[in-house]
Amino acid sequence: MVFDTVKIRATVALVTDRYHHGDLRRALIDAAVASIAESGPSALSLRAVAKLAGVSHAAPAHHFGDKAGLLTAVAAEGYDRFADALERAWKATGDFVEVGIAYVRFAIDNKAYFETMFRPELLHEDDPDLQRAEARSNAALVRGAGEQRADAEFNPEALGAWSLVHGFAGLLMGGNFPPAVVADPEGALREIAKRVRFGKPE
Amino acid sequence: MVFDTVKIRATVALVTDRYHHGDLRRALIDAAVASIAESGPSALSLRAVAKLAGVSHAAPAHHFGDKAGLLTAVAAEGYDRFADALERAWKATGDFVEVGIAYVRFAIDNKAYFETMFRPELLHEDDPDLQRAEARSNAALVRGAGEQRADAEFNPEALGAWSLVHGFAGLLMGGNFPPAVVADPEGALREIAKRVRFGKPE
DNA sequence: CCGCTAACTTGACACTGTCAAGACCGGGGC
DNA sequence: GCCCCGGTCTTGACAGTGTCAAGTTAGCGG
Repeated sequence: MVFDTVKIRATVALVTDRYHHGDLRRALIDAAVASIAESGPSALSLRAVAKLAGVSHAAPAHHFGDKAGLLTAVAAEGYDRFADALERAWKATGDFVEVGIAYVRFAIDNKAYFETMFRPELLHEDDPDLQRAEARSNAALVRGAGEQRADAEFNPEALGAWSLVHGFAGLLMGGNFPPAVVADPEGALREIAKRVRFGKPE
Repeated sequence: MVFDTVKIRATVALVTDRYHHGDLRRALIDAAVASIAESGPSALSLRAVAKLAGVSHAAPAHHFGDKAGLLTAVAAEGYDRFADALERAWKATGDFVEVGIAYVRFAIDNKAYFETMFRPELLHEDDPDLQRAEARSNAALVRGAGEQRADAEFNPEALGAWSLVHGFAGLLMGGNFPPAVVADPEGALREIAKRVRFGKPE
């Protein structure tokens, strides 16, 4: 265990008098994220998470119902942070490429969240919190991608840009790219952006 | 269990006199693929695979060493079939877009293989068979993507095209696309391809 | 026909998620 | 100020998992 158990338990201690054991929900999510960062979402163990947070082995299941429930909570929080990051990039620069950069930057900096978000078979996809957060990040994405009306059923340019950026992030994190790209992903993506043009067929 | 147990056991029966129980390795991989197609690679159970193939619970581990070993065998076979599909598309049409279409078509038609291939945390990445098959599919990909020299360390156009097509496949299978795209993914991708141009910055 | 070496089985172990039942404790009504 | 109620968490149990060591079986070369 390389986790910072002390730190995670500290977040509990901070609010320890709110009820029985403080904001356990928060502590469990933090522990889960730490664990996912180490060995991926599919290897997550509820009992390990419980030990990390210093509670009994069944506490996580009680709070989230399920292992999938805990992962769903992580994913929902991930989508929220993701939406924040995209909106921030769009507001700061107004540049569509910068939103793409923010996309892969988020994937790199928040590996645990990102890996959990795009693994539907591990989640409760019907969870309202998850759906709300997902919708928020989708909205932020199309706003940044197209500045066209967001209600477009099928916008090829936006879908293409989204695919490109999402695929880039996925391949990068999967270790499928050459070392030069891994060393400076942001630079590589800018290079690609310079070489790609979207628009009506000639 | 919705699997076609009879059929899978039949593949065993076909070669049943080769040694103890026929080509068990083959039967186990088939069973694994069937199981993965149902519930994803992370939910794979060695014992379920064994039951499907009609052997004892420890037989899979004996053949593949590990759960990761079995998944690695599946991934390696997947990469080989993938390389075949890409090469076939390239030879048949010589069209770079058609290779992209073949890419996502493979993802759709061979969901189980595709999902396993791009989950490094579940595999033995140092396996020589896996690496060979992976290299083969990479070669097929750059040959189709750029027709430039394949030794290029970092080819922005090819990387961009790869990212786009890979991201499209991933988002499609993750259920992140609108219904119109899900209904006709091939058409959607062609639409995108018409709107995207790669080349030197103007 | 005999033994040797592989392929496979058996049995055990520690670990997992999930569930029912109980223990604990803080806050609201008397 | 006391008590009881309800939610928070724990305890104990269960079936299922991957993995390993030891045993059994069967085919092949002598």
